[in-house]
Amino acid sequence: MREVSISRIDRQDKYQRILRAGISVFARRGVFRATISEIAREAGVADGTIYLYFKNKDDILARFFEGRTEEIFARFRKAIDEADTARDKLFRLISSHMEAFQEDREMAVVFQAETRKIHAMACHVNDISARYRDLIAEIIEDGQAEGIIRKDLYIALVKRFILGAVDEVVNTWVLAEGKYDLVSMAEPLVDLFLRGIGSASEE
Amino acid sequence: MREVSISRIDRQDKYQRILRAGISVFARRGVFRATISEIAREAGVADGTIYLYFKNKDDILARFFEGRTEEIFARFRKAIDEADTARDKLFRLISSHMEAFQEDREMAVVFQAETRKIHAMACHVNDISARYRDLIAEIIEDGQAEGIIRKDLYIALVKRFILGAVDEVVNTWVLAEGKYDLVSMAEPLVDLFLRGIGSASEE
Amino acid sequence: MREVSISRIDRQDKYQRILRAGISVFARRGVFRATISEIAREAGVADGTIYLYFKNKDDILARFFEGRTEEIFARFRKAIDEADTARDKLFRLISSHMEAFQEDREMAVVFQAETRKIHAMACHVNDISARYRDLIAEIIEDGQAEGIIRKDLYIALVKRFILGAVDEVVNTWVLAEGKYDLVSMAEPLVDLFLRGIGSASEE
Amino acid sequence: MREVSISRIDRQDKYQRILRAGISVFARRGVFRATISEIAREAGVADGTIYLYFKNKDDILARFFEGRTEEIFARFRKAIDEADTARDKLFRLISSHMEAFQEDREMAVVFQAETRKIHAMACHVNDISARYRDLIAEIIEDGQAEGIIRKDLYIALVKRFILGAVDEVVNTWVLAEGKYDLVSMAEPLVDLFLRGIGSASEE
DNA sequence: CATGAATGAGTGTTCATTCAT
DNA sequence: AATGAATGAACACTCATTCAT
Repeated sequence: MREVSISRIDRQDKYQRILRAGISVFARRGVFRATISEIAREAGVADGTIYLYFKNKDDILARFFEGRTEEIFARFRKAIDEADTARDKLFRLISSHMEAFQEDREMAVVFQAETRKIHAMACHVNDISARYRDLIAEIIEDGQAEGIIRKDLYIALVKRFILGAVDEVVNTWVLAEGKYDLVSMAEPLVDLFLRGIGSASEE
Repeated sequence: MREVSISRIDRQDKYQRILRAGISVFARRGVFRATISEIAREAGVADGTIYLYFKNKDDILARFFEGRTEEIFARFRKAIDEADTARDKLFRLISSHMEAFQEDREMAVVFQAETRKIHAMACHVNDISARYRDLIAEIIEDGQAEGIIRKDLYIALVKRFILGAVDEVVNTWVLAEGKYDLVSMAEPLVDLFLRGIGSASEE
Repeated sequence: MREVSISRIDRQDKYQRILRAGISVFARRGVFRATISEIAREAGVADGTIYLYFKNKDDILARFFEGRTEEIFARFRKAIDEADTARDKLFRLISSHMEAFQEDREMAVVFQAETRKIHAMACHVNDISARYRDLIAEIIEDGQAEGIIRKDLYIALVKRFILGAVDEVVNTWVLAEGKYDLVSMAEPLVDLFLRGIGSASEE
Repeated sequence: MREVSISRIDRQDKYQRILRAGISVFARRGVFRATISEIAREAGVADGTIYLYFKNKDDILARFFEGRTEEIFARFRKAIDEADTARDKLFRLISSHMEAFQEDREMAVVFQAETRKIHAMACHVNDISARYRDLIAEIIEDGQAEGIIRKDLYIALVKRFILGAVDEVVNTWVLAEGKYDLVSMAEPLVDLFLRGIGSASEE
């Protein structure tokens, strides 16, 4: 019993170490330029050991996002459900997003950089974006029911509008090497989403 | 004299053919998976010839965007200058952007997909983004002077907000393999930028 | 005493299981492509366990044939000794041989076809053999027309009979490292093909 | 013209050198144990060069036999066509075969090795074969004592003659995946051994 | 200028073998 | 004795880059 437990912890530990080392190297070098040897070195295991835990190099990336996705979307869900108004929901979604990326900068770097390509990833990333857009759509609908969001919206476009803006703000933060507080961007961004940049008189 | 002239035309032609072939292959395979041989084949030149015109693989990409950047920003400039109001300037900037990408889908694919990583590219893309954001800032200022744009804006954020949204809409179009008209997204997007998604009553 | 006995049975059992699993995997994959892991899995033991019973992968093969050889040659001996005439002895030897191989097809596959597998070659070698047999068949027919070859022949068998004999003579020469003149074997071999080994009086 | 010619000769030369080096290394180490590096070294080219001429390692083998097969079968054809009687045809076919193999021993080694089992099993198979041949020899002697077997036999050859034929028949059965009864081949085979394929009148 | 054959460093992946438990 | 996780050497194959012609 004891041994099994230790063994499992060992396995888990090694799995996690490889995962972490992988993301770290991916962040530093890019997925393509990263080598198994470097990941192994950073994880403190032999090259071959990686293949006991992962199918191949891409699998490290895929599994990482697989794991994180659930965790992060659970946070998003919770954040949204704790809010009363659609405005607050939107704010909390975006805040959570920024928090999560700020907490794990290596993940953020890899996500922002690799997300638009990599065939192995493609499906996962698309899933992630799609799920994110679903949350936005849900909030929009709530807001429309509440009457705080316009009803004459092309939802498909609005989803991209919001996702794109948030994504770009995160990306800028990543490229700036995280030297300022990302989460503080959430509030002014939500304001822009709701009120736009036009002055009230504009109509 | 005559021969020099022809020779220059030849050079130019070969240079352009390699550039075009490069982007075509980059769009198809991704920058990393693209090989010099495939680009050479598609350009109708020998592998070694590429090194007479370009430093290396990444250089093809860099030079391509270097060239297109000037051309495209000239279009942007012209589009903006032809407009009277800030709103129209913004609309024309975004329309031109979408038109340019719609006209050259291969460029769009490469730009959207490869832009965020590639350390070699990074600087160029950053330049492009920075110049784009400068245009936005300029329009914002004009709009504020005109009184149609709010004065209580965090400009740095607004620039990302607009660039990010446009970029995401373009990206969606690229991933959808260009099956719909991208430019028609410009008008509703500008409306979102100016009025936001909030209902008038929200204040 | 009791435990030792059980332990011995256990050992024997495990040893046999590995042996059997080895041959099974060798038959399926070929000796080179077979992996220790697959043999271990099929034997229901751990990879490392195999090394408690065998020196290495090749040793499994060697020990298997070591064991079977004694057993099969005992059968051959018995078969021969039970026969009265040389003709019957020969018949019984060959019958026993065929029976033994027919009974244990995996062994037969490993023994006969081990290397025939190599994918690149497989088809070519088979083609070559087939073409060679065609030539033989053609000659047989000519000979039958000429009246110098018996008409009561099972041609498919005769083709193998001749090809096999020639092939074995060549093979022996190869293994002997070519230390004698191979071509001088042709004439006596043809004589054997035509007249057989039986004395004229035999009928 | 001159240059093209030289270039072609160069190409041909390098192709042939790699082919030859390949067969040489295959003969020495066996196809599986042969490495591209060793072949390249022996051919005096870089590893990568091999891939300019061949698809992969196996392709070297395949192309070699592709080339030789036509050449050798042309010889066979010629040998047969030059003969008047079926006996002579058979003799010349077999002689040509042996000549061809004797002329190119490396080819013979590779062909026999890939076709039969020289490498992995070598020593054991040799032992087994030797013991089998001993049994045959014993039977031959008995038969000679009985007077049913000719006394003018080159025993060493007869042993190969019988073993080879039986082996080939078994082998055919194995490759046919055992879909017919092997043992029923024993009787007609013994008949061939004793009487040969010649008609009685032939003497 | 142009070529394209040649190079060889570099990488992902496999697997026989070991050894701490 | 048995395990099976860990190891790391080995190898086929790719491809950017060079350079003799």
